[in-house]
Order: sequence, then C-alpha cells, then structure tokens
Amino acid sequence: MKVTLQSVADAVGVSRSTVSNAYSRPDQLSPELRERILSTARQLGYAGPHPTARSLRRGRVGAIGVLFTDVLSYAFTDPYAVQFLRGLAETAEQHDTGLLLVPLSLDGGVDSARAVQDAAVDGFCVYCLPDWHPARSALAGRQLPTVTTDLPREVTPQSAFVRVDEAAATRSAGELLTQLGHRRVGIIVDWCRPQALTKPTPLSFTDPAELAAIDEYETRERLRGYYEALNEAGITLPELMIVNATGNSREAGEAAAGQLLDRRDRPTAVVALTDLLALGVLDAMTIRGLWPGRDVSVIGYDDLPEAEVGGVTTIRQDPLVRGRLAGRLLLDPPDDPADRQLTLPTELVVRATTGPALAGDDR
Amino acid sequence: MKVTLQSVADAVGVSRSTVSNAYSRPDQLSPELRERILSTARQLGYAGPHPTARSLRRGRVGAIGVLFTDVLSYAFTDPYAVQFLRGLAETAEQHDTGLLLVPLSLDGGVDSARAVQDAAVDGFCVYCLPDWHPARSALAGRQLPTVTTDLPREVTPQSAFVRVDEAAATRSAGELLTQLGHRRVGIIVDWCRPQALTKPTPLSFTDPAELAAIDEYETRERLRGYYEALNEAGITLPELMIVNATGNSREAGEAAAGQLLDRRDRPTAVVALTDLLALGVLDAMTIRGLWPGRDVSVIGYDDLPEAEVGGVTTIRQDPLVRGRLAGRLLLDPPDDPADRQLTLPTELVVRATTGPALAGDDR
DNA sequence: TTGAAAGCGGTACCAT
DNA sequence: ATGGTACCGCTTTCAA
Repeated sequence: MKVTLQSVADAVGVSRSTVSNAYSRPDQLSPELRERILSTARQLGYAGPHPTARSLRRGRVGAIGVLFTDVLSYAFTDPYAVQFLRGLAETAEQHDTGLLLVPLSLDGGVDSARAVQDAAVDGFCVYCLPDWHPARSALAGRQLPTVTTDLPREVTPQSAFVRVDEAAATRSAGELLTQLGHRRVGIIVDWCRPQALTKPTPLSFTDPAELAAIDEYETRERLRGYYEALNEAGITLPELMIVNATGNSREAGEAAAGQLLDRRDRPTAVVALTDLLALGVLDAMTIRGLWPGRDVSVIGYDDLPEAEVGGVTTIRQDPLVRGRLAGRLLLDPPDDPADRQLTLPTELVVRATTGPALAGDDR
Repeated sequence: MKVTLQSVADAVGVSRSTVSNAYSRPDQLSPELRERILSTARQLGYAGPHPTARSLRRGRVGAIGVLFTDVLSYAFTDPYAVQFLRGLAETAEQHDTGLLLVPLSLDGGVDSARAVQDAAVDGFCVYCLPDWHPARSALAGRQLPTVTTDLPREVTPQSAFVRVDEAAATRSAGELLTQLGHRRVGIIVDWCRPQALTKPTPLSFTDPAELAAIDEYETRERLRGYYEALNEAGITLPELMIVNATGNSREAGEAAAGQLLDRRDRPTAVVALTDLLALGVLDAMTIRGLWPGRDVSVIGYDDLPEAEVGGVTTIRQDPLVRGRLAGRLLLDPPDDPADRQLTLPTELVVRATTGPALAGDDR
C-alpha cells in the first residue's frame, strides 16, 4: 500500500490540510504538531508531497523546457551551446528551477511535437531550432512563455528573445576582407537540413532572395552579412564559394575546406560560420602546407578558447551571458515588453589568420 | 476562460473520455469523430492534454532527474561530465524521455533537498555527488529507481550503478611509476568540500583508514589505488605529496602543480586525478622549463582528446558509453538485478609524459 | 489553529 | 465506438 499524505493524516489523526501545511506552510500550525506530523511521516516512509500532484494543483512546475538544436545529444558536442546551457542553468539554479532537456528526434518526426506537448514545464527556451522543425509549431500550441535565441520570423511586442545581430557581425568581418583586398572568398556553413549530409555540398545562390529564404536564423543572417559586405565591393552572389558542411565540427570543417582549397581558383579567404568549422579549415590548410593569414585568410565565429589559442580572427560573442539573460527573461521578466527583446553586442577580433590578399594571386 | 478538455467535449457534444481518447488512443474511436474533435480543439485553441494532469493520472512523467556534481552549471565545465550527459541524453531520446537537470545549490543547502523532493521524474541518475550532500538523503526518501556512477556505500542487490574500478585503474598507473623507478610522487586531487577552496591545499594522511573515510567515491578510490601500488614498492602514505586543487580545471591544476614543482624535494612524478588537472600540470611545467616525461613524469585520468593531442599518459574510460548505460539501467533495466551493477573497464594509455625517474635525481 | 469540501485536468475501467 | 464515473494526490479558500 502506498503512503500518501492521507495515510499520514490518518496516522496522526489530523486532516490532510494540516499535513499539507506541515510541509508547505509551516507557519500555519504549531511547531509541536508539525514535528509530530513530520516524524510520523518519516516512520511511515512517506516520501513527501507528490511533485506531480502538487504542480497540478499549484499550476506551476518549477522547470523550464529547453529545445535544443535539432538533436539533444548534439548540443553537448558544441562548446558554444554548452556555454549557453551553462548560463541558462546558472539562472535557473538561482530561481530554484530545473531545466528539462526535451528530447527532439533526429528527423524532427511526430514524436518531437509530442515531446513538446508532454513537457511538464512553465516555459520554454528555444536554442537555434530550424524554422521547419515540428517542435516549433507544437511550441506555439502550448501557449507558454517562450524565449528564443533568434529573431522570430514575425516579431510581436510579446515575443521575447536574446539575439545577436549576426548580420552586422559578419558584415564587419566581410569589410575587413575587402579592405585587405580579398575578392575570392569561400564560405563554410553548417545549414542543418531535415536529413543530414554525408559529404560537404556546394551551395549556389544567384538571387539574394534565396538567402533570405534560408530556414535557419543564424545561417541566414551570417550569410547575409558576408554577402552584403562583399557585394559592397562589387562581388556578386554567384561568385561566393559556399560549401555546406556535414555538421558543426572540426572534422566537418576540414572536409568542407578541402573542397575549397583544392580548387584551381582557390579562394584567398575562407570564412566559416562557426569557430569549430574554422579550426577545421586550419587543419585542412596545415595538411596542404598552407599558411593561415598569408596564403589564405581565415575567419571564424564565436571566439571559442581554441580560437584565441590558435590566433584565429573571429567574431566574439558571449554565450554564457546569453544563456543567463535567456533564463532571466523567462524566470524574472522585465515589466516593459521592450526589455524582453535583447540584442547582444559582438566584436570582431582580428588575430593572425587574416592578412592581405596575395598580390600576385589576385586572379 | 481557459480551454480544457472539458470545453472541447462540450463544444463537440461528446464526453471527456472521447476527447481524451482522440488524443491518447486514436484506435478507440472513429477517424471522422477524431478529426472532428481535433479540429474543434484547434479552433478553440486547446493546447492538448495538460502534461501535469496526465502524468498525475498515468503515474508516469516521462523524464528522469539528473543529479550532478554539486553545482549544475559546473557540470558544463567538465568535458568528461558533458560526454556522460551526452550519452545519457542519447538513451533518453530513444525512450522519448526528457532529462531534468535538478538545480543543486552550491553549499548543498536545504533547497537542494527540496529540489530533489519536488522533481517531477520517474527516476534519478546521480553523477558523482559527495556522500555528505543533502540531495543524497532526499533522494533516498523519494524511493524512485536510481542509478549512480559510484559504488554505493552499502551495496544492496537492488542498487543499480555504472561504476569504474577506479582503484584498479590508478593501481596500474602507480605500478608503471614504480617500475620506472619513481619514489617521490606528487598527487593532485580535486576533492570537493562543502565550501570551495580558495587556494591549493596540501593534504596529509598518515593512516590508510583516513583515505577510506574520504566522502567522494572517485577521489577516495583513485587515491587508494595509487597508494596501494606505491606502497607495494615500499613508499609510505605520509611520503605522498598530495595537494587538493581549487577545482577541476586546467588553471586549478596549474596552481596545485606549482606547489609541488617548487618544492626542494621536487617529485619525479606528478599524477593528477583528472586530465584537466594533468593538463594544468603540463602548463606549470612549461612555465618552469621542465620537460614532461624527462624531468617530471605526469599521468592524468579520463583520456580527454586534449590528453591524446598532448601525448599525456593517462587512464582511458568512456564517458559516452557510461552515460548510455546509465540511461539504459533506468529506462530499460535488465531483469536480473546482477546485470544492473556494471563495472566498466579502463585502460592505461602510456604516452610521452612518463619516463624513468632521473637517476641522479633519486633522492 | 484546524478541518471540510471543492477542485486542478485528465485517464481508464466498465457498461452500454 | 462511446459515455459514466471513480480517482490520481495534493492545495486552498472558507468556516468552525
């Protein structure tokens, strides 16, 4: 027989309410009675108020759901994501709130929607989830407070987010390149698709509208920023040598970079949309005996510790702070809706992997 | 007015049960009716069955709680922990189960116990939590399936765990050292205490019983293994130069190593209880112009990627597999209780940071 | 201070 | 295939 609050009440000879109070509102009853109740409970092996029953009644769970980049287990592969999660966890801790990592299936199948529907949480934090993902619509259905890390496609005064002006960041990086005289630029992206790629795949765009149609905020915006800067210098969209990597990892970056570096019209600069990819580019160059910053310039994004160590020119942003703010927006939201729409600064960090385009190499 | 299952039932003109079935057991009603119900629900803006209410009734939540090393946000700092979490997440995903990261407060105060009591989960996974932590006792109270990564102090046939024979692993590492002629050995540990250290602190043990009293499984066992191996070669416990670092990080390792390397009777070997600490030892040596494997031998533990790159002699274990197995034990437990008590293998990986004790340095 | 009663929002068994 | 009806386990007015 299971021990419930009721059994404790019976054993002590008081009502359920009193036992409940003994746990949740100690000031509502005499210390002696409370002690008597608690000790009896202990003897009976009562585990304390049932969390689910309690939250049903209270209308609050004490946890927020985290919707992470496509596959949950992938999140732990990405240092930037991990830092973000850490910041979020910090804030959650301070509010005695748990983090529920919601299991999203690989292909974003039906069960992803279910997972979101079934998540017992008070709110959601969405971290870079593609627009097409079923979890997105399931999320809308739940009508819970939500904070995203991207700019929602349709921003309403209600939406809350902690975004980064990705396009502005890459635009400044692109300007650096054109100032250095680069005209042949390769770009490595990791544009997750419903089904993963098995090998690096060239992407060709002819019309800027195609860029705008990309269903992932970060990919879309970062690419747009680079395009805008380069276009300013007269470089057209089709001239960009864009390669979609098989994932966001060093290895994937290396493989993708290979496709660019082995071209006859090798780019004088290769930019990657994440540092992890950029580190892969460096690996690919090392193998080929190329010097970063001299033979080919390289730019990353994120400013991971490894980027600093490796002297990689990159764009700095602070995932820890971003995570903390996301948590705050959810657990302690500012009264003014405008304060719930945050844009974090970035900084172009110029290090050793960028240099002037080789003069003789200019065509 | 809030939209509940009842309102949908009323609107369609059927009973609650039928609406419920439309969501949870589609085979129990005609497709037409189901469609009618679902579309009405949509129109009404019904968010679907309330997760909490549903789990209350069903007696199952669809999430497992994760109790992590003291502070949740710290977990994301430790690559080994992250990999473990990743393995756990993988298995959870396969079982359509979420991971609830339970917020444990820094000092393990009362709220940690509350957090465990209030966690709406079907089971718990405990990852290297000190014996004294309040969450431990709160956990016992919950009487839920639990899997730990350490050998419980009192093992019952019921307990489930995925442990590693830490002592055996470090014993073999210790034997390597004695074979190489090392007699002055420094050991760097990260023995978390209720309150964190602000600087590396020497630890001195005189009696093996003191070792056995250490309240952290990994620290206790790893230390014991080293002691046993070294003692075999006639080295006594007080001779060991043990330093407790201020955390499990490269920086903390470097600081702790400093204390050992700057001694007049500098150890000929410094072993660290984690790779992160060992990497810090290498940093400290670099600064001092010492060669690992020649001037001082270094051994780590975990075999992180950085250890391989750095040629660090270390003990390999597989956190990913460990996480997966922990998940399995919780979500798909083997019938035979004996199969729920797992000991994973380790492997001593000898690389470049170990070498013979300098002959002239033997005293 | 303590108790009675009405939910919180569903699910599942058992009839019909 | 549908509906009726307990009941999941607790919290919270409100009265006593």
